[in-house]
Amino acid sequence: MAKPNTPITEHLAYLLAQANREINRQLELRLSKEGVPVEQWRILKVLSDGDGHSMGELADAVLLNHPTLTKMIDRMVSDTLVYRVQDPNDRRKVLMFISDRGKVLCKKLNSLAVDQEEHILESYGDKSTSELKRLLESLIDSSN
Amino acid sequence: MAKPNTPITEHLAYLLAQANREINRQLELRLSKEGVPVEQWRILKVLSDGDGHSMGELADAVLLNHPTLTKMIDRMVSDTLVYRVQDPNDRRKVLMFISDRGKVLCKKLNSLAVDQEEHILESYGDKSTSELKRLLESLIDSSN
DNA sequence: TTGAAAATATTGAATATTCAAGAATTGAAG
DNA sequence: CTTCAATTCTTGAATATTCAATATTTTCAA
Repeated sequence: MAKPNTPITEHLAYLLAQANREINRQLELRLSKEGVPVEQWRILKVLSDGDGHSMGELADAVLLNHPTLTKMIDRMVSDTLVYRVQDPNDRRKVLMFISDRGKVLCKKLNSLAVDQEEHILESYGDKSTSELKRLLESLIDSSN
Repeated sequence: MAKPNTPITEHLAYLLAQANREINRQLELRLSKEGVPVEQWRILKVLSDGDGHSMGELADAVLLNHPTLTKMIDRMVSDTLVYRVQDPNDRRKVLMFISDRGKVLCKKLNSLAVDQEEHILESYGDKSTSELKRLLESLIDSSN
């Protein structure tokens, strides 16, 4: 008897990796118009509520581990997109804030990202998109 | 008027990245029992049809770019999990084959991966899982 | 048939990420 | 209080990835 054994393309882990890679590639392409990597857009977006966010909080939110985030923030500080402030209530922490320049950039990036979402809506459909989002959220929930 | 502006957690690109990260982390954890990174499992799995696959073909299938794949294959050749053969029909190409040792390892890895899929089925549900897979496949299709 | 362009894989240098260790601060138990 | 463990962030070394350039082979048009 031949052994079929699930092909890799049927594994959820693989499908997620493939879809993520493709969508991310498209987004990267748009954001590259402003010369900004996807992770930096995420950082700006999280900080654009104007509140201070600690490095740990940020790392979780933008899906980077701590040392990688530290080094990326170093670059963004050099570019004056964000700045550090020591947390007065807990001096182990560093609070990150977005600068005015960061806000301006973030707006441009947002519209590039919205372009992409619209493009997806068109080719993939309104209904599929919201259903996919719902299922992804619930998968993430069930994994915690 | 306050500016709501979609939070990052509602973007499809972000949800995909988050879900992928989480599922991948879990799979990584299982496969680490055999000390093998997820990409190597994918490579072994693709090669386990016994046919020869060129580097380009492989790179596409396992979602790695060429130079990264070349270097990973170097390691796997050292570990005698796979081997290179020059393609007799097109000598620009290198055909990759899985070794007997690779096959044995691949089987162990498969069952670790199946464990994970079962775990997902339990916590996330049969129906959600297959629906999610369907939607991901169709998203990937619509992106080409 | 020849020569230029395309396809395939690898290499080396530049860059980025990760792991493990360190420094500073806080919390909390004795 | 004091001391020891836990938390938070950063650093430096080790590792991995990527970009650009190279070598080889094939394709195909002139």
